Amino acid sequence: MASSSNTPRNAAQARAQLLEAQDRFIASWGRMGSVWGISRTMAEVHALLYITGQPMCTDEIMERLGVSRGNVSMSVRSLLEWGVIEKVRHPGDRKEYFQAEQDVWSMLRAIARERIKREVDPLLDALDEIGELAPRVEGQSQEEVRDLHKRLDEIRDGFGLITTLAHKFAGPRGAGLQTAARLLAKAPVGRKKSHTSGRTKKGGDA
Amino acid sequence: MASSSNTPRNAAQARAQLLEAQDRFIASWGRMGSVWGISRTMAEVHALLYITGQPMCTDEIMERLGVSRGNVSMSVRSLLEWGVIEKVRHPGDRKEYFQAEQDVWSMLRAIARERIKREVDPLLDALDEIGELAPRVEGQSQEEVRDLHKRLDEIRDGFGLITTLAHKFAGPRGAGLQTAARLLAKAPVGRKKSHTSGRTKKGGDA
DNA sequence: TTTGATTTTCAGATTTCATTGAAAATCGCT
DNA sequence: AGCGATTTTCAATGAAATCTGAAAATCAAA
Repeated sequence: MASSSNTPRNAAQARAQLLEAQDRFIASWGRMGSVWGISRTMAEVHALLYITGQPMCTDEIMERLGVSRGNVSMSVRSLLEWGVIEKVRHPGDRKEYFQAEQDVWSMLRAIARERIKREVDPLLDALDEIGELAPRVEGQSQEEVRDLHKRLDEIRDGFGLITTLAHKFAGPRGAGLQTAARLLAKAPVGRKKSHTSGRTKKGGDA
Repeated sequence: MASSSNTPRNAAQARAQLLEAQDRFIASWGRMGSVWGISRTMAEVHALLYITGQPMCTDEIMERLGVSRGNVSMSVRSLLEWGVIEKVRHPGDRKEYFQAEQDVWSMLRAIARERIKREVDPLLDALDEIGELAPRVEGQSQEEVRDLHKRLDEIRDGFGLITTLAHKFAGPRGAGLQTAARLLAKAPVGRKKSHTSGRTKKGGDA
């Protein structure tokens, strides 16, 4: 598909390639967003701010992404609540500018944190309530009720463990996914399969 | 909210409570499903089969959940692909029955596996493509291009690490989330915060 | 305080995704 | 092989989420 020249002849071409690459990233991140139950625009705004690294105002975002003012306003608010972007002000300029958190791990942590809050915590609460609904009976051959509780408990334990870990490592003050990942990466396990398709340099220094 | 009698007087009441509790579980799991980008019905079918533990045929599922035949058919197929339910046949009965995987960890592993396949892998592929789009230039003050690559690499490394771990621990032949969880639970980290709302027993024996 | 630029809100339009239901295909039993 | 029960498919429908745009609210500067 990408047939034409890949090496820029001049500054203008290089710039066009840069924008094109940014747009592709924005689109991918946006697609991810929808899979995650995050609105596409919200993910795109985040992608734009992250990949450019520059503070941008509402109008710039609107123009670059081609979305409405209201949409940008709501997306930006959510991102602020998630703690993955922040407001910056320019002296002598009324506009608000927004800039993305630049540390990837901190960003990933914020994402994980939000998802757990929205997905897992409510389930655990519901499981607790449900358990109280059908009291464990004493005598009787109520095998079914026993099974129900066994299964509820197992799920609760499973998700409970995951949640505890998540709070520990992905919480706002947690040790960081990075730490967790390092710990696990060293753990002795049978198989091992690299995913990179070859070209990946050497990682960062973060 | 749950004001009325909580201790069943007779078998019929006990049964009603059981069904009610099951329905609540099904509803919760279904809600989780939609947050995850899984169709509500698919999650509900799974919940029903898991919580009852019994093999059920299409008509029973339709009736219990109040959904169409086509919907059940499609949901069941996806669940089979995910590997979280299986077909069982009764001798002398043409119908197909379905039964849920009963091990929670194996179930959670399957879920994690599917999500990574659908969410993370495509992103990594896209990142690779995008990187090739804007070639790193040598001379020039192309700071922006350098930044772009730095950010792309960081994201790729982050998700790459997560993916590697996931394959290692959540893959079909992986060591299991359980193992990962145990490893992490022991890891020394500052804070610690219990999530359970009190009544949780002592964990299982799994 | 006034002013005009900037942001927020939200009812309605739009888009996206899940579900239905009936026709077509499949499949096990005799 | 033939038959009826069972499952699968998919166009049409319905429901839900998302987005727009303009009016209302906010806010910094003069």
